[in-house]
Amino acid sequence: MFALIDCNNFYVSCERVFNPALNGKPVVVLSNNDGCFISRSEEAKALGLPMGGPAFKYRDLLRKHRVTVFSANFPLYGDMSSRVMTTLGALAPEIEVYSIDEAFLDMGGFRRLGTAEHAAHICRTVQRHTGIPVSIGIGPTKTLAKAASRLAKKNPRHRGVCMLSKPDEIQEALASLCIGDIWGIGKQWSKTLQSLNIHTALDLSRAPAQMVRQHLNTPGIRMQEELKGHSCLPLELVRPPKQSICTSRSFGRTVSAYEELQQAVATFAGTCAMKLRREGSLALTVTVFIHTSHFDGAARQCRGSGTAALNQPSQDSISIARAAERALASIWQPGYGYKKAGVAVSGFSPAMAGVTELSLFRNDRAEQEKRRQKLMQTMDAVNLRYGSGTLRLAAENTETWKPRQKQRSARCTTVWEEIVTVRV
DNA sequence: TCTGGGGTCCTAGGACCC
DNA sequence: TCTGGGGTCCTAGGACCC
Repeated sequence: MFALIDCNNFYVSCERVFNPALNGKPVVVLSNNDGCFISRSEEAKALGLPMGGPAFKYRDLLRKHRVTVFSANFPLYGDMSSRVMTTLGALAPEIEVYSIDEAFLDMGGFRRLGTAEHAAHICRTVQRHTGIPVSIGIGPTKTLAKAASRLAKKNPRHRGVCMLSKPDEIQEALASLCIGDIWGIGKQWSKTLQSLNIHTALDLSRAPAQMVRQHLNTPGIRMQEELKGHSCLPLELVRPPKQSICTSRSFGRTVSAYEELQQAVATFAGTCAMKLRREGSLALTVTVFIHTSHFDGAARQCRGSGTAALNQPSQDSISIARAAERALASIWQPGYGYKKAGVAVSGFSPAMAGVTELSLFRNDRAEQEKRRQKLMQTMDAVNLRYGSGTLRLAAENTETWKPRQKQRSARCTTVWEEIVTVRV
C-alpha cells in the first residue's frame, strides 16, 4: 500500500505557524511579483478566491473581507517542507519526496498495526512536530492514493485520512471522481475524454485500452492500469539528477533598455550556475528567453529564445553569464517593453572532484580552470556564511527590474536577523 | 498599474551513422 | 523500371505536475 501525505494549504499553513492569530481567518499567499493566488486558506476559498487568480482583480473582495495577504516567502516554505519530510522519514521505512508539500510513503509493513491507525498517528505527529496540518490518502497504487487524498480533504467525515483497499470502496471512489481530478489528467485530455463519453475515473478504468492508447498514449495506459489497482509507478527513493535548471522572473515594470535586460540575464545566469554547483552538475548549453506581457493587448508583442554553447561543460558563473550574454544579444530587439526573462542550462554531465574536461584544441587552460573552480568555491562559501548575493558578478544587478514583494513575512527559520517571537 | 516559477515525459520529424 | 534495414541523436512542441 502507498500513502500520499499532502500538506493542507501548505504556504498559508507555514505563515500560520508563525502567526497563530491567523487561524480561522481568510489568508492568501501570492506568487512572485505579487501576481496570483498560489495558496488559500479554507476561509479564502469560501470567499470565491480562485487558485491562480490575479490578485489585482480581487482587490475589493480582499479588502472587504479583511483577507490577510502575503507575498511568497520561499525560503520559509522550503525550510518548513524539509522539517515535514524529516518527520515523515522517521515514520515509515521508505519515502519519496514528491513535491514541496507532498510525499509518498510505503505503508506495506504496517498491516499488523493497522494501516489507517498508523496514518492517523502520522497526521498527529507531523502536526505536533512542525505545526503543519496534513491529509493522507492510502491505496494500492500511487494514483489511487492520490485519489484517496482528494477524498480525505473533501469530506470531513474522513478526519484527514482516507484509505481505499477493498474493491467496492475503490469502485465507489472512482465513480465519484471526475475525470479532470485524476492525477495526470489535465485540461486538454479532460476535454478529449469527455468527448469520448468518459466522465469519471470509473469510466476511464473500464474504457477499451486501445482507445486510451490512441488518445492518451503510453501515460494514459499507465494511468488506466493504476486506476485498476495494478501498480506501475514505483516509489522513487532517490531523486534522479536534474536534466535542466531554469531561473526566470517577471519584472516589476517593463524593461526596454538592453543594459537593464543584460543585468537581469546576468543575475539569472549567476543563479543557474550556483544551482548547478549545488546539484553537482556541469552544463553544456545556455538558453535565454525574453518576452513582453501577453496580457497587454495594446502593446506590440515580442518573444524570443536563443541558445549559446559553452566551450566545455561548466558550472562556472563567469562562463555561463558570458554565454547568456551572447544568447541575449542574438535575440534582443529594440523598441519593446519586456516583462519577463529567464536563463536555462541543460546538457548536463556529472561534476567529478579533481576532474576537468578540457577542450581538444586549447589545453593551456587547465590552470585557469582550476583557479576558476576555487574562486567559485570561495564565492559559495562567503555567500553561505554572509547571505546570498554578498559576493556576485559585477554584471549582476537587480535594482531596475526587481519584482514587487510588498508583504513578505520574516524568513524566520533561515535568517538569524529575522527570528520572530510567536505568541501561542 | 497590477496576471508565477520550475520542472518532467512523450512524440514526431529530420539528420545522421553503418 | 527497378534502389534496404536498423539504428541514434537532436529539436520543437505539446501535454502534464506542483
